Amino acid sequence: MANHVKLAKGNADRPARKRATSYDVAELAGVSQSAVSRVFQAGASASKDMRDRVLSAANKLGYRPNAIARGLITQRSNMVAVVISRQTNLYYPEVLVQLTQRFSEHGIRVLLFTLEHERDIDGVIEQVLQYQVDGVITAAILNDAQLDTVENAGIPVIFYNRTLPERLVNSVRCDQEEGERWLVSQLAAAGHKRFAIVSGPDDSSVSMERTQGALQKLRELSIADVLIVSGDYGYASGRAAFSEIMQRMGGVPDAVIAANDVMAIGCVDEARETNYLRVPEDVSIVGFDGVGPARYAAYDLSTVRQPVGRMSEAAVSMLIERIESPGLSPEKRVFSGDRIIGGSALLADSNS
Amino acid sequence: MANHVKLAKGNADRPARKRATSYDVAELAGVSQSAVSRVFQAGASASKDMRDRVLSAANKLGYRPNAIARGLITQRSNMVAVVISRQTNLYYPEVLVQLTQRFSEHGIRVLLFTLEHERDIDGVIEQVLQYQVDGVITAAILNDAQLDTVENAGIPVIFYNRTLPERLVNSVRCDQEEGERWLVSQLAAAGHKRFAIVSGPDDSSVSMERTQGALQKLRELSIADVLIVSGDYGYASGRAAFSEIMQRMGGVPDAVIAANDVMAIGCVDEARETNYLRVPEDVSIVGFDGVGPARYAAYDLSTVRQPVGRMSEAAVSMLIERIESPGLSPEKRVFSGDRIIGGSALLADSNS
DNA sequence: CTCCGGTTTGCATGCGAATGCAATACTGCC
DNA sequence: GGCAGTATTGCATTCGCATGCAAACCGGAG
Repeated sequence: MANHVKLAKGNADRPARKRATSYDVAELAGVSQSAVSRVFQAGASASKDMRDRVLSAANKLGYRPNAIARGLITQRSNMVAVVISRQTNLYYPEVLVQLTQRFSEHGIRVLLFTLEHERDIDGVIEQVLQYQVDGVITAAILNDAQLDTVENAGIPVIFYNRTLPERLVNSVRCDQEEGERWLVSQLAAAGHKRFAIVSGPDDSSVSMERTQGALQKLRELSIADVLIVSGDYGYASGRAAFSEIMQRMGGVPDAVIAANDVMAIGCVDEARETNYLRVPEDVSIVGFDGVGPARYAAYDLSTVRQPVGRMSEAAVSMLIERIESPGLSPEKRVFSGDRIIGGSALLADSNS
Repeated sequence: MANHVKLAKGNADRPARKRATSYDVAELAGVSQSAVSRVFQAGASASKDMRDRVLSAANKLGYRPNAIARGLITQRSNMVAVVISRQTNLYYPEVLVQLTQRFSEHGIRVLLFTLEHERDIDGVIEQVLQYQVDGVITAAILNDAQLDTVENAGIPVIFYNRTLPERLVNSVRCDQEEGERWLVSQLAAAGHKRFAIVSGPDDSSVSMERTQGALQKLRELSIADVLIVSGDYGYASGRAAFSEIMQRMGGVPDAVIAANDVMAIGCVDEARETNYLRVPEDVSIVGFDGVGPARYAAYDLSTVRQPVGRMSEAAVSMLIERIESPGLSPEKRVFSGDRIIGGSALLADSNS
């Protein structure tokens, strides 16, 4: 009871008590400010005696080094910016978690910037630069001018699942094209002839790569007549896309290649619920990503899974290397996706 | 071609060219440093002439105010910490996106901290304090000492979907209990008698509240004999849980109440695939959250959706208010979930 | 032409910590 | 005990920007 009253008062009239600084600690411990600073650094020289006195004083005052002030003098904020679109985080929440955790193991914090759409980057660049981050990981494309701006500020950039083919940049990505080519070849080898593709949003370079990869392989196999309808990566758009396919093809396609798993799931549902089709007997459907729901028994998608763990690890280590050695030459790392054979499509290897 | 060579050289031997400061701009523009500072502030006084000269000089040098230095002098970093567990982000990626976007509209950046498990908070608190954030939103529980530490530093804290009943804290949450009580009453009114509950991980307070809410209502309805099995919020654990229920009950339950949608989906799949049961004719299954997959046609869960949009908006505005008026008294905001009647369960209102 | 009120501008200082340099303390060795 | 050599410590300065204060400036009224 007494305790409760105390808390109430404490909260009400304690107006953000001033935080202790290294000078306060120095004074209480009877040493200089530099001494305090040294105690809170890794390889600094300090006698056992001083260390003890300083730490005890710091403890008494609740002192913590001010990372902002430290960043100002050392020219290292120990923060990196992660730029990600809402889309990307919705479909791969894992990416953000992994990046943050891995950076945190290296004493680096993540300043997060989310974009409603990938093209909303403009203002974000300014923000990123103002905050003096040590590096940037972006899952959104920058144009030449934007990239110049960041590079001129001496900040290393890693592109995540994006790349600028015309330019020397660092990037980590999953080989979308290779994955699609595999899916197509498997579908074709299983005897499918009439194909439809459900693409993603126009401003998604990932969707472009996937669609192009699939189309190209289809062309190589002399399957020219392919219907492409577009979606927005969402479930509803997958259902709408399948329905549009049925209508525009005037019948059931042999195989539908969706630009991501969620739309593939939408296609499966629309095929079954609205059109009373069996999957995969009447129509084969494949996706991309290997997200959680792709493995749900009701769908069991054939898909290609992005190796998110290895990709995020690569991105983090590449960025840290470049923060520590600014001169390092650019590198592009491309990971193959994991090929997943599920029950949503008849593939050549289905019985293997 | 020439362009390409230029870029290559530029990248290789330009070692993080020193960033322009307000002094550099001042010199080039022939004004004082304070003048530059004022031009880059909102309500500062500066003549049109000076403003033009400064901006043009700044532009020429690629100058941007250093947010770190600014934070040091103004005692406001314009950064807030968001602390979230991997679990939470996996199941509600939307939360993080919404928080970040809303803060960004107010000129506030998000410093992200992710926890592998909710209990890993300890070290994170230190980090948060070192970075001089202006406020904290946490989707992980703090104990008394940890909360004291943060509050003593004068940093306002908002709990997201967590709360400390014994203490005056700010919180925003969804009424888990109310939601569960509704689900239970609906299930009971539909005539279900044999209930099983699939709980979430032990360290999830949200799961606790949901389980307790359901149990309590069941008890009120004099349904005492309820089997509780535990899961980890994941799909596989939902399947395992259903299988365990079948075994331990020695038959089919009338209704299964899962602590979240993903486990509910796991239960549905296990019921259908392994036990050849019909949902909802043979067994009713309900979840909680209202995540995307809950609406997939194959599942069509009856569930309670968290109003993430309103919750995150509330959290952001509460935090900003408290940053700007440190004395404000604590507030707890509780939102009711949206009741979703799907086809995964026979509910009293199913035909309404 | 002078004086007054208001606006612009510059000067000087401070935010909190890191660090080169010099001063001091300590160590082992002869 | 004295000395070279090393480990500690303090002093003073610096990072980049914001801001109180006073000086300079502007325009209009008298």
